[in-house]
Amino acid sequence: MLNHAIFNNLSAELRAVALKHCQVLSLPEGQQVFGAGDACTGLPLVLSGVIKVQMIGASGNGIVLYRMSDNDMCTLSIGCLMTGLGYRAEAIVEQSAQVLLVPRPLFERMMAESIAFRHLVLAAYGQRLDDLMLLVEEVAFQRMDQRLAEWLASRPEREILMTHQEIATELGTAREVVSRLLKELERAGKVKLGRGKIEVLS
Amino acid sequence: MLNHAIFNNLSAELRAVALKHCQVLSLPEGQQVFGAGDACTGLPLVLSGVIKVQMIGASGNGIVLYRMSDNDMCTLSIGCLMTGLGYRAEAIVEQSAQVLLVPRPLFERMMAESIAFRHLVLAAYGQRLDDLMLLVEEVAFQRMDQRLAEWLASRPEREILMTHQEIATELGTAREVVSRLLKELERAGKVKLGRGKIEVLS
DNA sequence: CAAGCTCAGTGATAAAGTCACATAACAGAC
DNA sequence: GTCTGTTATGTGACTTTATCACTGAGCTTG
Repeated sequence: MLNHAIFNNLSAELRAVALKHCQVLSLPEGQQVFGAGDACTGLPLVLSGVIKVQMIGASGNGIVLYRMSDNDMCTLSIGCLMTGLGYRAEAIVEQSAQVLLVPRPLFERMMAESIAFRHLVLAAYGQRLDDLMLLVEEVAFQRMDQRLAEWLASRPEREILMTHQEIATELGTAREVVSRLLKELERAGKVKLGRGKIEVLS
Repeated sequence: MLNHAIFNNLSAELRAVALKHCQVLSLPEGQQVFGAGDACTGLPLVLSGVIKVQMIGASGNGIVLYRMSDNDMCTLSIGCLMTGLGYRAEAIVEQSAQVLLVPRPLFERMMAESIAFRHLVLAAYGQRLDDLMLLVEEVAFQRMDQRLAEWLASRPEREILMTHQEIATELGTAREVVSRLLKELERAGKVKLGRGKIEVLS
């Protein structure tokens, strides 16, 4: 159960307390972990799977902010936990995940007693800040055709099974823009398009 | 010297250590605190003044990410301090500032021994994450005319003494865009423009 | 196979970004 | 003062991106 990196470096006592007070959640793909405005019930540590965090704008368009996978933690929750305010974004399970929910008192205690835990928290925060700064730069200054090309190149699969709408949310743009850019790539012979799938050729 | 909120809640011992190991910097307006790629020498706690953090994109256009003022701290530095990597953004003094530079060993000790310090660090991180998420949403989904209008409205002064280029960096757009939008506002009778200044009428 | 749904394609138009260059306002030097 | 160099702003032309409105194509389910 406690197979998160953090528990390798925890005292036996803390580990025992954690076992007693933490709750393990098994979340199926597609499940919403939390939505915008929700209150926070504890700090989620991701044991396995992939969870994406995204915002939905007023226009209905959305953008993926970052992803969490094994040994990661949800820094967004720390803020909500400390301030009592609701989440500003929503989290969706992308690959079925196991999540350990650490209640606030235990979080405080682990922060006080474990240097490894403190380092993990700071590392997670630093990573998120970095992710978001990179994202701001991309959204503000990079061209869409290049961002799409880079996104396609970053995928390991040859056949990407996603709708244009999903890709648009990935990049924070409109579906039509993705459709048009993909069509151009198809005309240029770089991809082959099908309903709900993109075959990367080059 | 130690007139940062954090020192009100620190043990006498830690305070003494801080006095011994911290360095106070007096930074004049316009001074660069750190630039992109610079290494981090310690955690800056802002005692007074205002410091802005911004990124400059490849095209030369920039965007202001957030600001720090008294009792704030530079969370960006924590990441650099822990990983040893260089800064991704740059920081510029906007109003002459006093900054206390906490060396890494002391930072670690304060994190271990002071719950108040831990809370301050988490609060600062939470705030920054929030700032950046809001910024991503604005940049990705809001119209420029509205963002400019809101920015103008958020200013307390009637006479804003800034160039169009500076405002463009504030919003993460191009100078021409700001010039044109301001000209429209002038034609609509909302502002009066001069060289290096904008008089807000409505 | 027909109805209903989701997904993709596309024209028209508006907003924003880019490039190139013209003016305009100011700051010193003389 | 006037001349000159520098910085700031204005604007046309064009490209890219976003938005709106609608069409049609491909699944799926009765």
